[in-house]
Amino acid sequence: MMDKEHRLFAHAKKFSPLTEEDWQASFPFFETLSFRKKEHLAQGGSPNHKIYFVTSGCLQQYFIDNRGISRTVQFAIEHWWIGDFLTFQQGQNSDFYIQAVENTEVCGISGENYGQLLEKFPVWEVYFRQIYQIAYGAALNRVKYLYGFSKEEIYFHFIEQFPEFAQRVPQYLIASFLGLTPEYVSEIRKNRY
Amino acid sequence: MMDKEHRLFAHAKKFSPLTEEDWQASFPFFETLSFRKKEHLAQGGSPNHKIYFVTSGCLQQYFIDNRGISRTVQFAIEHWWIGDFLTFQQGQNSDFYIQAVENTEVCGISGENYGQLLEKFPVWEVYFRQIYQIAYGAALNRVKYLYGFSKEEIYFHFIEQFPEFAQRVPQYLIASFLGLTPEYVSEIRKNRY
DNA sequence: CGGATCGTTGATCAACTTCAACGGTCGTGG
DNA sequence: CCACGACCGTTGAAGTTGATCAACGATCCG
Repeated sequence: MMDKEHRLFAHAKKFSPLTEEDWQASFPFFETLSFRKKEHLAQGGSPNHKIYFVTSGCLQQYFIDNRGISRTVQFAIEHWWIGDFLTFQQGQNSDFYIQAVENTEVCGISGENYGQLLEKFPVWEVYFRQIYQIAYGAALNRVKYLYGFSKEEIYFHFIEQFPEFAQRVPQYLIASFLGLTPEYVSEIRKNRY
Repeated sequence: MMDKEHRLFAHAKKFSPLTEEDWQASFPFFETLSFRKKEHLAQGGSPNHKIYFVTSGCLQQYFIDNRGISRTVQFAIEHWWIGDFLTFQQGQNSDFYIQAVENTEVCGISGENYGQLLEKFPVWEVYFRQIYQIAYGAALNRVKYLYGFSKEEIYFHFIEQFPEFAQRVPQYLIASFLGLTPEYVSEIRKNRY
């Protein structure tokens, strides 16, 4: 089915004792999807009943605030999961949009398949437990930076910690992710260099 | 061992098929601890090698920002887990302090015991996977409010969504959690009522 | 009673936003 | 291959939110 080992399989093996047979049997629960830059994987205001693992490319998750401004809450590049983890299984509406920042290939799974997969192959529980544990820990760390630093410090800290993003993601999206205006980013960059 | 069903057992049963026998065998991996108001469970700058489930009372997790101000990143009341989930298993240093807001009783587990517990009783994987999945989803939702709303809106939204906290937690800690100053909270409350 | 703790008030001030306009670049269609 | 327009970053002026600082009051608890 695959010449090269699938990226999700490689990732899952790093966190759990997933065997080749498990993987083969698990694979049909996922679907491979491709999106062109700017295309949407999910719309705010409707159920987002899938979560996605990025195999190549880059996605952003955003919402529209009460003044109509779009606000990025999360990026995902290779090996990252993205989605509305609170609602995708129950089918409630989600406020989040998911959009391709670059041409992107993902491995998606529906809430239903996700439930069945975990039931039939508990080894996936081990994997997802760790993914979420790390993601949650990282989210609290993010709050740490949001609160403890000035916007200027937040920006440069981000650029230094994730230089890769500065290359791949347009400046205005980074601004949106960090909660500042593109104009202000311009200004502090000018001061710095 | 217990007259009444343990709160952690009750909670775990809601999320996983944990049996009475599993629970009895799992119990020794945890330890029950009591803390008086203002007492610390963990110190920033050193390894926080435990995570805690609150059985009664209230805890806060905070760090000291680069100007010396303490910033609350998370509260935990009954049925909530708290800790530094990124580092507690590896024993790295953590920046976070954990302190009792009220007299509090917790069920703690060390990184080591946690690893063994999950290995011996995989049913706990199911439980923690869901706890973290929810916590991570909620963390992204929190970012949504931080970015999309003014500080005044953030404050009143929080008070309305968690009126219980407004009762139990002093105002300056809520301010710290929401990223605003106690003085500003005073001001917007004055305007409102 | 006395001190620590927490909330309040008002004046000043800085960080950051908003708005409007311009310029450069890239991709697409003619 | 050029030209046009969309898209993105930049600039600067004016405006606002919310922080800072210092002082005072109230309340709780030993």
